[in-house]
Amino acid sequence: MPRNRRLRDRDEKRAEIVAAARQLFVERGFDAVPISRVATDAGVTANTIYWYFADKDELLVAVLEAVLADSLQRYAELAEPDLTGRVLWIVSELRSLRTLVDTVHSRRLTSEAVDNWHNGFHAVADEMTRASLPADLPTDQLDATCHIVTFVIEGILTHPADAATTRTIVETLVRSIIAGGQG
Amino acid sequence: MPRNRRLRDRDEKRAEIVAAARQLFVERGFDAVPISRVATDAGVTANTIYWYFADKDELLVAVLEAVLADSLQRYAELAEPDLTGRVLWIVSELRSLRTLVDTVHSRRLTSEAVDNWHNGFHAVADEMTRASLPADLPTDQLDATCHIVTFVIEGILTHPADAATTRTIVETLVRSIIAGGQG
DNA sequence: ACCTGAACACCGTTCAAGT
DNA sequence: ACCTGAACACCGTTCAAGT
Repeated sequence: MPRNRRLRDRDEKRAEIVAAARQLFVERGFDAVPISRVATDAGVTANTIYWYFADKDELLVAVLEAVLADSLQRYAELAEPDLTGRVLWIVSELRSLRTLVDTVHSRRLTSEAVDNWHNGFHAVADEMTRASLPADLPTDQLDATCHIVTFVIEGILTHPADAATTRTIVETLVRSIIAGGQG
Repeated sequence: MPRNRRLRDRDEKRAEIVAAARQLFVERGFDAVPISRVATDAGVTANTIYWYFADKDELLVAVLEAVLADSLQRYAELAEPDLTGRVLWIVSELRSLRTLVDTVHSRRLTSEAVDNWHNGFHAVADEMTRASLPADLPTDQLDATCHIVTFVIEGILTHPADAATTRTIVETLVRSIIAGGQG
């Protein structure tokens, strides 16, 4: 009982730190947010954060896990059979995470923790994409198409355009996939 | 004449700094290289670099310009009519610049100079891609296809895979574009 | 005009000391 | 176990002073 209490307290405190970091990282960008600012917003001292996280990158990973969990949940609740619609939904869902995407790609080069998260993320994303693609493709083409879909989504996120352009890109992508797959 | 001499000296010194920065940034990554290290390799003091560049990001832009100029020249000399071949050539040409690509996407969020270079780069890349695409597409689909090609190239660069996978991705992309364009 | 030594500001991280 | 105050190391940048 006291142990449970302790664990819960610890989890709550950790969650508060992650929540503060999440808002700040999304809004201002990872690099622009000192750990001292996260600490202030979470109501602790800067070094306290190092009791819960090994370094700033592990805090980033915790934020990414929280963000991804939320997005996956909303994606699971999505009633949208159309592939174009699904991709457009993902794009609008993740639009505000643009800086986070760039941060992951940048920090992954330095931090093993971020790199591991990134690899896991792409495994999940690939899985989801595969489930939405026509199943009659040969394996290597299916793999290739998954990658292409992922790359285009990432490209749209990190190189924002107006809604009409975005829609045309996604429509062209989906039409190409289907036409190409049947050729 | 003394003025010409001065200007040439200045350019040479500048070029030495850029050359040192280029090698270090490509090899170790922008974030991992202190400006003091660039200075050492270029044979000057750290603060001397600020006589030639406003800040570290402007030095990065100078490096990007040098790298791009070299790549454009080699691309111009490329005798390869096939679209798949051209894309694969670009991918192998830029493979070693992966960290630079991620750095640009990351710094662009903070530095206006990097953001400007990035915009200019995509304008050039779009132009080149357009010249390699079938000309019979409607304009907005042509734009969309250009973006897709760019996004896939960036994706391949920043998410390296083995040669066979890379080739299949590019082949699938090119086949999709052609099949989709004619559908 | 060009360059330097010395300093400033900021930040991630650590550590000895508290409860 | 959890948290803090104080300090360290590092780095981008500035500036007064030299030639």
